[in-house]
Amino acid sequence: MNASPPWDAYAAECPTRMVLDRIADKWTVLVLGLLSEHPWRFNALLRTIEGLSQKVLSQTLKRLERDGLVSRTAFATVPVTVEYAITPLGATLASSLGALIDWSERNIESVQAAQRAFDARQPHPGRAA
Amino acid sequence: MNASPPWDAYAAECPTRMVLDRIADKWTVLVLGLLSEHPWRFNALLRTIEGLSQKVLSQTLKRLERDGLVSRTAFATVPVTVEYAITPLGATLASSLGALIDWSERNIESVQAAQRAFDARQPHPGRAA
DNA sequence: CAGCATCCTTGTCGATACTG
DNA sequence: CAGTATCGACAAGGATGCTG
Repeated sequence: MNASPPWDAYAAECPTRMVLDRIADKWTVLVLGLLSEHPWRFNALLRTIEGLSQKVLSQTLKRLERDGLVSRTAFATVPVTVEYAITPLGATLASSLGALIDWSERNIESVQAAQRAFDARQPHPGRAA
Repeated sequence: MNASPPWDAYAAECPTRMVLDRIADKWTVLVLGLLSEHPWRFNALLRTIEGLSQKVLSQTLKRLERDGLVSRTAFATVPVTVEYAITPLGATLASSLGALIDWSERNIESVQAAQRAFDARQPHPGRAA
């Protein structure tokens, strides 16, 4: 409807901040990265995203569902089966988040090299005598 | 050098995680969003990114500098002038991060609508009697 | 101007145990 | 299987005061 929305992520009170805070999150990026491929079950996500605790996955999924980025479908099997899938809205974000994963994997070595160079220049106190 | 690197952000011990954790950060996104336009001074960043404290800005910039995404240049004026600029490496990331800001500003209304719908379905205890 | 050092509050997260 | 509830450890973050 409007070409340039009144929203400004640099304004403190802007609700955009809340959204940015949620999507610019490590776990969100990884979860949506998987869900953009196909629907996943809760425990499958938990096993695939190493280091992610079940509590945090639960919170993350609930927030993503509330924000309309992910849908949750429960099947009345025994035991119950729950499937998480990305929504159309979430799909519009997935490629941008996927770019972050790609960038990390492709540039990790450059970053590590920069860190070594920086640490060599700036030996911080507490390390080495 | 290698088309498909061995790095996997879904592995717990992968250093990619560290990088992802840093770039998937609200403040990093906002800071790099500004620096991608032109170099900025410390206090200018502080004033422009509302709600960002000086301590956190300082930490964020230092990490970005260490990771090779941002350069810091001090001019021996009185008082001292410091300029932060994006590096070539950082520039390769800036567009992806900028996409997150754009997405937030363009889809905030959809997200808010989803939240209202969700909250109407799932009235959580503690609110309303 | 461009920070650093400190205190202290708050939220986040992992571990554990239990439920439908 | 798919979670919820609770506890405790920890770290991020705000506020304040000081320095080159």
